[in-house]
Amino acid sequence: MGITIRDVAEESGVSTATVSRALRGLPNVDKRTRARVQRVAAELDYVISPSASRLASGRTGSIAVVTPYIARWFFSTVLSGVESVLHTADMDLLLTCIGDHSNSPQRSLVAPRLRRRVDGMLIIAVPPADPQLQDLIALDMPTSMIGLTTAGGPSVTIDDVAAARLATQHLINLGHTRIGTISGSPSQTPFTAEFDREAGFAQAMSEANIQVDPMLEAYGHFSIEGGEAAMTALLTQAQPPTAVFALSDEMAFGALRALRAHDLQPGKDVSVVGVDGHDMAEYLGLTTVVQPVVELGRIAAESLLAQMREGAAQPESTQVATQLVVRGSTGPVAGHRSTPSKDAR
Amino acid sequence: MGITIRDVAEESGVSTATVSRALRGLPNVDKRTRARVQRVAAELDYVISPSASRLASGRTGSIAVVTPYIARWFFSTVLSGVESVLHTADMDLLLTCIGDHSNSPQRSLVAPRLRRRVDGMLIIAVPPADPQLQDLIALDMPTSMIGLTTAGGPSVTIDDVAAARLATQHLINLGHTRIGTISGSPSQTPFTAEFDREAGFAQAMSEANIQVDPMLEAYGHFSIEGGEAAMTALLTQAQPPTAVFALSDEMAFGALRALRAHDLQPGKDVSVVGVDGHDMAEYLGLTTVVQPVVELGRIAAESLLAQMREGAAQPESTQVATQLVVRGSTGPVAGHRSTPSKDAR
DNA sequence: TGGCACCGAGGAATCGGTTCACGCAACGGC
DNA sequence: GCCGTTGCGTGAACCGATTCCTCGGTGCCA
Repeated sequence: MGITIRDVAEESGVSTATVSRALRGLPNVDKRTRARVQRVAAELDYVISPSASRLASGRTGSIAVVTPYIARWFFSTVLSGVESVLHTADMDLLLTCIGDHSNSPQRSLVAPRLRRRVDGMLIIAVPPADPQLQDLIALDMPTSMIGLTTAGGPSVTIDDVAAARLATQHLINLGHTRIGTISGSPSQTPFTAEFDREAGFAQAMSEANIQVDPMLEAYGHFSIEGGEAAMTALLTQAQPPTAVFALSDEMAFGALRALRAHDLQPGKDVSVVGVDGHDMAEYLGLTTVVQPVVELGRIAAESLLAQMREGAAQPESTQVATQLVVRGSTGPVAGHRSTPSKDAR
Repeated sequence: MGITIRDVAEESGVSTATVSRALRGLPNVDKRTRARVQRVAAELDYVISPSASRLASGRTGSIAVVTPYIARWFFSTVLSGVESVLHTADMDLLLTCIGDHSNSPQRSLVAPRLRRRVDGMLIIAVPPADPQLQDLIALDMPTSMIGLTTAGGPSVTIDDVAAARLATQHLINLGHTRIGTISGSPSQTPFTAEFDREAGFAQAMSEANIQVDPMLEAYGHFSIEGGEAAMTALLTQAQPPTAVFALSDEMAFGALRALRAHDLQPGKDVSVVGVDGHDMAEYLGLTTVVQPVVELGRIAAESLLAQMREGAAQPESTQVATQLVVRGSTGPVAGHRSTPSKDAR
């Protein structure tokens, strides 16, 4: 049924070795021979058998993308960047969701599934404490991580500390001093970003000599509903904050809704700033620190490919610049005259 | 370096043929032999070589998912449903974005890339007019489509006609008669859903003996911005509509923003209903016809697997039920007393 | 007791490329 | 005119499973 390399070889009067080289652009093939082989291959509508090629060469030509979520904004957006690079590089992209292995134990572990199956891995923001992460790293293959810093591979991230400082300083510049935070969760396995964003907030506050009030710390579990609940909790304090730094845009969305529910106006009564650059942030008028998410995926994919090409080239981690985008959700504290923004990269 | 089936065979004192059968659960292996082989394989940390297995068996154990977008809500949500099924079925999921082949011509066409590489295809809502779609179907392999009906394969969709009727009837039940629409685009390659939703709207209107006013038809290109522009256009009419049916939630979001910009209250001054059940619809209080998107992906994947198993089993198309979820964005027309909803499936 | 079906198992061909080692010719330099 | 390169190309040995065919042994039935 299928046309094989032998058919092409016969038809063009050369050996299969030559066909192989000719079709893959390897040297030691005469120009005319190559052209002839290519023509014959096209005529015969020949398509190489990946399985055979992989078996013989030992390379699979595919990359696994491992991610804890597929449908969430950050992850699917990274994925689209990754796909565009791998597609043009003619690499197969194997998508694997690491899922919540606790609530469906029959779901096979990902690490064994990947062995001998891919040439490299792209890992998207798996919590560093996830036990499966260690298994993946133990696979010891070219790897590049996105939004996750850990030993065991280079990573592409934003400078989360800087991003959080940027957001916090923006609030401080607007005159706010009672600044609340909505972070993930005190107990659950945190993302790397969570640590760093908290640290960045603390830094900015301490640089401005503002005492952090532990009462103004709430937890939103990185979801909209969580953010809403957290903001509600903050608003019912004896002395509510005049501004809130949400560690993610989604939690900030929830915060905005809580404000609306309390008949408070974002940017006027209470300021809210997020981090992420979520698609809907513009729509909702949320001030946020935008990270170039598609770019993150692109860069990580490129870096992985480079790593695989050059082999020994020691993988380097990259940090990508972020940008504060000011919208309506933040404004000067009551009775404050806004100073020219000193927000810097 | 790699442990092969031969090592396992030797170590357990049987032939490779038996190892192969034992490990794959095929019959004609003694219980004790099987157990021994399994133990040895585990001890040796043996992992089968997919390339070799594929070459020998002719099966690839992988499924391609072809989609025009990755990061958009509908597509990534379907994808997550697909992944969960394929993962548990131990199938590799090859993700391919069909992209906009017009603006990056060096991006290779997808159909040739898929030949001999996968056992089946899942196609997500590619516009039926896309030239690449024909090439894919011509591959003539087990296929299942989502949100797209066309000759060449079974599909899993919602009943878009019914969904649109549901939405429209809801508005009619609330007493609206000047009902506008925001649809995709008059010229661009439309999704199947677009046709059907327009048809459903027309049906519901004609059943209620309401004349459709062509002036109340606007185009939102299935984006938020487009929806906003479309609603703005509708509002500046001499006789603006009292209610609007947006063919997608994202366009409805835009419509809501346009209302806010005109100081009109959704559900009071103008009602807006969408179709999709987008994640953010609840957050924004949008009345919409919810389709079970994850389920769509799940069902299509299951159906594809069944199709591949049973071989000759003629593939059947499936339609999944939708549900009207009423929220704040719709309300009775001024001076109307709402009748008990007759909204049915 | 002979014949037959069936079970467990092995030998070996096969899948379709890749690549190593080597052959042959032409060519340039001394 | 000889030798070392360099460029093209071939033959054949892999890569690591799967699977068809074969075969001995056992249990069952006539």
